[in-house]
Amino acid sequence: MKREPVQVSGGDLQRLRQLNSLSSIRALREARGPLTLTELATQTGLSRGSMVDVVTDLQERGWIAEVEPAPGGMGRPAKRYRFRADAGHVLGIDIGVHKVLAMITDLAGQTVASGRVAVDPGTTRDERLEAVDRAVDAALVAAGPAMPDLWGVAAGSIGVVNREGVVTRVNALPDWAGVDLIGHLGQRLSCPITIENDSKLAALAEQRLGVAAGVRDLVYLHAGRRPGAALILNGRLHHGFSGATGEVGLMEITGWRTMAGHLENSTVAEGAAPEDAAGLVFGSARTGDPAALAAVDTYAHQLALGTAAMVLTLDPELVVLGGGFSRSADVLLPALRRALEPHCLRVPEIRPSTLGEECVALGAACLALDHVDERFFSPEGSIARPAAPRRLV
Amino acid sequence: MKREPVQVSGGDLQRLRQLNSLSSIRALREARGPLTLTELATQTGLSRGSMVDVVTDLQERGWIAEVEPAPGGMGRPAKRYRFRADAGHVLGIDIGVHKVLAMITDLAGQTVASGRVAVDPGTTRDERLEAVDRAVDAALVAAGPAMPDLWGVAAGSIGVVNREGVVTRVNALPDWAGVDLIGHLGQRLSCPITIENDSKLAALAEQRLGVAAGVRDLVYLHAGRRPGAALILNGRLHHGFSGATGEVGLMEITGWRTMAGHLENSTVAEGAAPEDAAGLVFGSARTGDPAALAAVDTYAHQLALGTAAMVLTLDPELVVLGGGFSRSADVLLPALRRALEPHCLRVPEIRPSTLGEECVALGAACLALDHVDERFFSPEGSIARPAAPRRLV
DNA sequence: CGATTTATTGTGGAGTCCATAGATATTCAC
DNA sequence: GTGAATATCTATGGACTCCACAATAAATCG
Repeated sequence: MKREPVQVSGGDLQRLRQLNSLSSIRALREARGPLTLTELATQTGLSRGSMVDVVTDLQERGWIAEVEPAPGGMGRPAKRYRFRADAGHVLGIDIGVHKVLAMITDLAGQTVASGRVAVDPGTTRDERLEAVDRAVDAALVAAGPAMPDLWGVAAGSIGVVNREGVVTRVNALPDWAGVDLIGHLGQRLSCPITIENDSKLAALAEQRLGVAAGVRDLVYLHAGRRPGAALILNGRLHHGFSGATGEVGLMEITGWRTMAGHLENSTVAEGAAPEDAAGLVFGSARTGDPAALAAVDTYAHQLALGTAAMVLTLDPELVVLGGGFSRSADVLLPALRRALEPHCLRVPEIRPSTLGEECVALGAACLALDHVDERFFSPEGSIARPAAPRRLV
Repeated sequence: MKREPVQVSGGDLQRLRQLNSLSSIRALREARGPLTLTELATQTGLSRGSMVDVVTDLQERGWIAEVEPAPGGMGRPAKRYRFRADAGHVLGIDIGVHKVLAMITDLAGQTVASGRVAVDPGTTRDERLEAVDRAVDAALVAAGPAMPDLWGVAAGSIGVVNREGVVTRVNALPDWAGVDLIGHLGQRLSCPITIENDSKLAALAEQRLGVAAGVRDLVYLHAGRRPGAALILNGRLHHGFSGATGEVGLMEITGWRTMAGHLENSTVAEGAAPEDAAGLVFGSARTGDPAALAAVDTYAHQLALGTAAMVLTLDPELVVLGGGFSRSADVLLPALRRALEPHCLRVPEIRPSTLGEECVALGAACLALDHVDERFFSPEGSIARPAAPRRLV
């Protein structure tokens, strides 16, 4: 009988020490503030004495730092330690249609530097790749020469991205399919590189840093001119067999491929450029304009069709409303909820996304951090800090 | 930043020994045949010397047994050890509309005894619960008094089952909703009890013992008069927030609630009882009857609508065609594949289920085994065999 | 029968953790 | 101020587990 591998590490005495060190790192990283030795000992289950060994070792290795003791309280004041989020950094890149955004974050996901280059739908593949390079260089320059090496890189691209990091299908950019992003980034960055679809990364960012923090099962709706979706299942990004998840909009009956027309063809938006139409309609709907409200309602009903299919399939705890139209969540979200009700057994909670236009880059950083974690906490992982130099050519 | 907990165990020296013992148990359990000490040592990464300690300990505790050395080969023949699948047993129960089946399996998922009681849709709730008791008793009697205690129990029921094991929604049996199966079984069985939806358990059985062995992402289609679906995602049964996953058939546009009519109203099945109609139609379709083929095609097209929604959402590696109609997979499966093609980016492989009518009970046993595993391999788990006596009242 | 091959058994050493006891630093009460 | 109370820090010995290496044992091959 095949079974799911329940991870069992085991090993050497040194491996045991390593596991205990990792538990301590984890405890300090997850904690709100600094922890004392006694607190650490109770959390990890180790004895105080062993905790001293572990902590001094971690301090020497640069993983944790001592903080001045807490004032007040009885007895001898205890030394306190904190996780050094600045022990390492990762790079998250959003390669979008209109911009390339490179963000360097520390191990806690805090942004320390970023670089940004504007592009547009007409930018060719090579120009776009060059824009990526410029954005990355700008972020590295902004971070300054004092920053330690990068431990990981992840980039988000539109289109379907397979497990090898190749963009296999893309509509919005004609010459983007088949681009070898790992190869391109690998020429300049000598650390592990991951590529993922941009909506998936936005979903991840919301689950880690945003409105869905800690939710284990959620559907991320990218509400925009071309709606899309991404899934977090059992707390993990669901990549799918070939990377093409959340593509329920490809079914004709959902109408997702053409539904933006309901907004753009509304009388409210007459004469406006297609990219401005939606904003106008949402704005008019906000003031109560009947035609605009009707257009929003039609859009919401269409959006609800595909959403209901996913909700009924997955029974998620939460739906996150993201994408460009989530700026108008005050209008769109109630309409979507009403439209979902007749289809669903239980309409899940719906929350508008909060991270704004940096969400894809942030999600990329989160993914890179996940991979750093996996490397560290895997049975083969070492507690030595990786030497993965960034290479500025 | 919230993160997914990467399991880190750590702990004591005895915990280290326990981890190494568990790795050894795992290695022996997963292996095809018995293993020698040297083989075990290389697989677990331990030294030979330590392996001797671990193995003698496990032998004393009854987890593993020595096998006669392999004949032939150079040098001194090595002792060989095997996992004792009979060290413990679990009970899986299928509480169906037409039958109750209780199966006792060993730790490898091999059936050692079973009991079966026929019921029908008209059976009342209390009668059905009594039938469950009789089936369980029969299985325990069949297993004989020599069998060690049960380590876990799982039962499959139709309807939506929430995390507390309560059936919250059910159509086929009018008085079944709200039944407290854990409470009922707990009166007679003093070991951990889990309740789950029957289709989900069938999916699990196929992924562990059947046609989907080892596949990590799959959609299980229950093709019958009332189609349903269950999901295995990332190697684990996807329960959902309220247990209502795979319910895409509730959307009217899929037509899943009424589609059996295409078969039952076919001229081929004129005059037959509704429960026999499908068999007749599939039989005629097999011989090439045009009316029957048309009816099957219509059914397949409807089935494909909901299936495509799930496939596009999840991008699974595999679709398993189960349920009563999977007996006619030779006719239905090609029709389903053809019907899926226009909807999907990539039509996943489709395989007919192989486990037959025992699949739900087997899946229940698999789920019980999973929970046994979780208990053993969790940081708090002990390598001592659990004393969870069955109580025959 | 001896050489070769492979497995088993035994010993010493190193690393890690725990329990315990005594030293230390701070607050609180008088 | 001084001493009691409280909590932490430091140090030591003992127990457990693993590893490396050497000596012994049991089979096959020529």
